[in-house]
Amino acid sequence: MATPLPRDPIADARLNWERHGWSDVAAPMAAITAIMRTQQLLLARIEGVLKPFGLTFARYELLALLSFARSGALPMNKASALLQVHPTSVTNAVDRLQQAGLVLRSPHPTDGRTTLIELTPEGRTLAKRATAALNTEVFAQSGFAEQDVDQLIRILGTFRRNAGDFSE
Amino acid sequence: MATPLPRDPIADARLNWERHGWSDVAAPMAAITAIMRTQQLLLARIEGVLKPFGLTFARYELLALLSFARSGALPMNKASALLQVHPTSVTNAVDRLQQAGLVLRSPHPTDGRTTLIELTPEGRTLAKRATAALNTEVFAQSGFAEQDVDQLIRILGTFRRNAGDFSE
DNA sequence: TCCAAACCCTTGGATGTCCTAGTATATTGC
DNA sequence: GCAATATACTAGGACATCCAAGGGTTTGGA
Repeated sequence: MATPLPRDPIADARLNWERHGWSDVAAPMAAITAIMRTQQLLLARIEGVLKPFGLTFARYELLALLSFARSGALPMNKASALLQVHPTSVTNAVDRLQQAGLVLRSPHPTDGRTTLIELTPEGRTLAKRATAALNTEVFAQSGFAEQDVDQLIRILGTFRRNAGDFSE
Repeated sequence: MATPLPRDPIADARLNWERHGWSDVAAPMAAITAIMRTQQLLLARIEGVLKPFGLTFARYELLALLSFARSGALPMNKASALLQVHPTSVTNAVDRLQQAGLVLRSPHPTDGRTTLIELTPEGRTLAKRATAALNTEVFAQSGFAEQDVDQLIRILGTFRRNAGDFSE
């Protein structure tokens, strides 16, 4: 990790916004910028934990999703929708996971267009171990106070619903 | 934008965590996953606004940073530190901005190792216009309630300080 | 029935991020 | 003063994400 800056660059950006007469949007700008930066920090932390398992976050997410599916298999388009990433990103992740022997592709029994992604025993085992590592090394030490976690879930949940992620 | 899912996939993930006996970390997991997804949504929105200007978010951030520097010039390492990205990312952004005639490289007057990035008049104009667009089309309609914006700034600010982003 | 439209996945290309090295310039220490 | 160490930038490679386009499969309306 680099040396901490003497001042918070996002707070400085907010001051710059206010100095330029954009006070009305300075706070949302700061909040959004903070989300971008926090995501970057969290992703780095997560990838650091996953690296020893030979996984990236994108691949882990797919593995974890499959491990929660009853049959251990999902159509690619379903995975794309649930992970909320572009179909090509799933193709990419499956390619690499398949090379590593963690998943395999199988044809859909009734729809010739669809490909099922299936967890191999190795994939299932690795998913378990990686999840345990993330739980103890990241989620259990998230750096957020308990009430703040609830606030985040509420605030971001509302945002995501309004953005069209889900209807419920 | 894709069709909304019938259910919140992050809430489902949280339920899965609880079902597997990881209730103690289910909430932080959900909060962190929500941050990742929110970042993705915000980035897409921002890039959509910047596209007509021929800018990406990474390039815009650099342009904006320079526009706030008194002289309109900064050493690359300074920009890297303030934007909190890897030096090679700055090199990449400067390459493209320079090709577009928005910035130029100039040697540091006293330190031969250092390269200064300087805003061209075109760059300064474009930064202004892009900022105006982001202000009205993204920040002014962030989708966050006013109190929630304050909460986010507080919660994420604490997190970033603890993560070593800044000391102050 | 049959062809157009919709859907599913993959390929190829553009971007951005990071890491590891390599080159050049400064600074430090003996 | 000179060698060793530190700092600044860039080149090349690995990954991930998106978009656009192409080929195969299904569905639905004329």
